[in-house]
Amino acid sequence: MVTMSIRDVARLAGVSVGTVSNVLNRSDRVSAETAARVRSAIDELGFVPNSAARQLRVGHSSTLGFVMLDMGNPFFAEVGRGANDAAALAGLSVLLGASDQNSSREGDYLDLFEEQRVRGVLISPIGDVTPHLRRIRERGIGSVLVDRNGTGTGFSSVSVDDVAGGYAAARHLLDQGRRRIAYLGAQFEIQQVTDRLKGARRAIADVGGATFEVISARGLTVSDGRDVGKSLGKRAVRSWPDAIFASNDLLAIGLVQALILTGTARVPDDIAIVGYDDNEFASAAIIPLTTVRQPSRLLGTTAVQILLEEAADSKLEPRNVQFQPQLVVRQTSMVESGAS
Amino acid sequence: MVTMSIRDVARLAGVSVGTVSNVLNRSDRVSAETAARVRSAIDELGFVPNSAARQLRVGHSSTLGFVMLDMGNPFFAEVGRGANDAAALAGLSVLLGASDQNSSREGDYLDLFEEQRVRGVLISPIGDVTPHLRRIRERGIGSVLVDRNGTGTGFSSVSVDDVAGGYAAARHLLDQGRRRIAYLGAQFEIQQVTDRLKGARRAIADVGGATFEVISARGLTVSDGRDVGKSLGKRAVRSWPDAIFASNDLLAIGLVQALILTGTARVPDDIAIVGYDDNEFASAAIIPLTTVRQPSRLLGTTAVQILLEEAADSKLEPRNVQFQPQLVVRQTSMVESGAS
DNA sequence: GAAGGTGATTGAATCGTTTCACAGATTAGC
DNA sequence: GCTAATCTGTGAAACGATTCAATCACCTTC
Repeated sequence: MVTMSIRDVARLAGVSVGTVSNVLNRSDRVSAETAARVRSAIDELGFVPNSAARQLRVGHSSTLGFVMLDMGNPFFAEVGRGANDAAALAGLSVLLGASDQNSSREGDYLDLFEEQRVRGVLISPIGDVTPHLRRIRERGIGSVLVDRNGTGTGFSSVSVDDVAGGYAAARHLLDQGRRRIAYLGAQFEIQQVTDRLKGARRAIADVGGATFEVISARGLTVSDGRDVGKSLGKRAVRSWPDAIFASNDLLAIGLVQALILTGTARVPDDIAIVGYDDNEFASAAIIPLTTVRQPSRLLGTTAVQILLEEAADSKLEPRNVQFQPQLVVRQTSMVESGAS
Repeated sequence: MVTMSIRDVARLAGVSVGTVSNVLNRSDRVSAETAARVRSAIDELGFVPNSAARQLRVGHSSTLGFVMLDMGNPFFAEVGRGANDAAALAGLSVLLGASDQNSSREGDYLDLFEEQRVRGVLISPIGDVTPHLRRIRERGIGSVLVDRNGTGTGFSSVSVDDVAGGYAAARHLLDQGRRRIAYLGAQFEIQQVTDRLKGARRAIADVGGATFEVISARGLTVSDGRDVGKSLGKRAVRSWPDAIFASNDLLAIGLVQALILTGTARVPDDIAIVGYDDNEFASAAIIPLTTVRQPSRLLGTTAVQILLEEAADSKLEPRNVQFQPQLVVRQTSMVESGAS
């Protein structure tokens, strides 16, 4: 590995290393002609600064870490994009890690980020705020919870009001006249999953006269939803729910697909379905999916902004920004009135 | 920022810094009792090694960089997962950057990775192998092209035979009796897009007697596909193709959706559709999508393996691994015989 | 009991930057 | 023409790990 150092540049340009460094970082303190000479030496040697050395000296890196729950989920991909954009604006880059809902991987990534002395970490935590996370914060590394309300935890957070989203989804089903509601979830240790459930329960209680059940899927993917759809077919028809609120779009899409393709039930006639996220595929599903939209990109940019503000002034109180989700009604929940 | 160094640990444990380092890295060279003492000091102080310092000393980091074309695309998400898995096995982590089909961002990430002295870079390049990439490689940083055949470029690569995939897709449409074939693509500077086109052209030539046209979309997303579907509705019906091969699933899904929902055309009766990728949503689309499946995860793991092998033995010839894609026939291309 | 061997530990040099106190040279002010 | 102020540029001291030759302590062996 051929490696040029600032020293080589200095020698070639006939200046001291300090000057080269100044050209790189505080170009106002150096005369125009020396700067030019140094720059041409840099080009000639193909010098690229070693960020490890800089980092060692200044004490922290110029990256942010983001531990995301699931990188295959378009919702998080979009959050990541937002974070990236905001970070780039501040000259930072984002180191991405996918915990894939596995808490030991979550911990591994936090360790990694800590070793790298990242400028701050964004995390969509799997469950509770772990001791791991607390330690990172005590160390002085700013952290913002993403897609998770951190009120009371002492952490700043950027989230969407999942209880309200769950309420809106269930309420909509009830308003459509459905009375045997089911909530389809998985991995109930994930806060969002239980918050949406909580909202749904609240709506049921408010309206009254409806039954409610919780169905567990194995995971939160399309294929898990498909499995649930298939197994539903094996239950006695009269025990079926007449509406299912799924904790994300992927599950809902899989569910709808299984119901339709196996001819188990008509959607929405027999069973109405509502998803959550409004990802790119919700509107393109077998039957366009009624769902709850979240401002995903905004979540990412806001999280980074908060992180940077806190890094600039460490005495700031934690902020918990909560966005409101928006119900998007499409065809999986609307029986067309007027049609036969 | 409270920062403990190896020095603090050494003092507390009553040993030298060298010994602490040995405990961390070559634990066989240190007696069991000292090791224990050192470890408890580490715990007590909450010491976490500074990877910048290590990196500076050893000369390279323990991360790989991956510049991916589009992180919202589930295909790449899956490739990334594979890469992550393989890297984790070797004790490395992956720094992800999304070029989002923007070549200046691609360059920025390469710069960043170079400054970070990553152990190697994976890249799904937008277009040609850029000078940028060549420079990185001259510097001795291994690089593997992902989802791009690098034969003749001097770079190792891991790809899927897109020409064969394009051929299979078009051939399938022809075998179904379609004779007015269209290829729907966008961003033709992307190699995959043109390779699939090339394969399709070849199939048309082989079979003969069919017309062929190329339709351009704005981009490669679901909504771009939707736009094409809408504008197709404005063309004279007799000028329509009777089959469209889209350069990825997202486009195909959007296209199908627009055709169906606006009632423009029946799929597959009027127009048959084939996509590419077989992503999680293809089988869950409005009408399950005929598509070409790629071994995405395998692509990621193989790329990392090659990278590591090359890093271990720098005199290795570049290897260009090419996987074969697989046509997956679903309903967007099959008129059910026997039905009315 | 001297020589040699083995295993554990030490401490200084090193990696490539940034930073800062300082030195020369030039300009300005009076 | 002298002092002060302003610009440029210098060079050495960090930053926190790893590494390696050197040292030390303790056994064997003859």
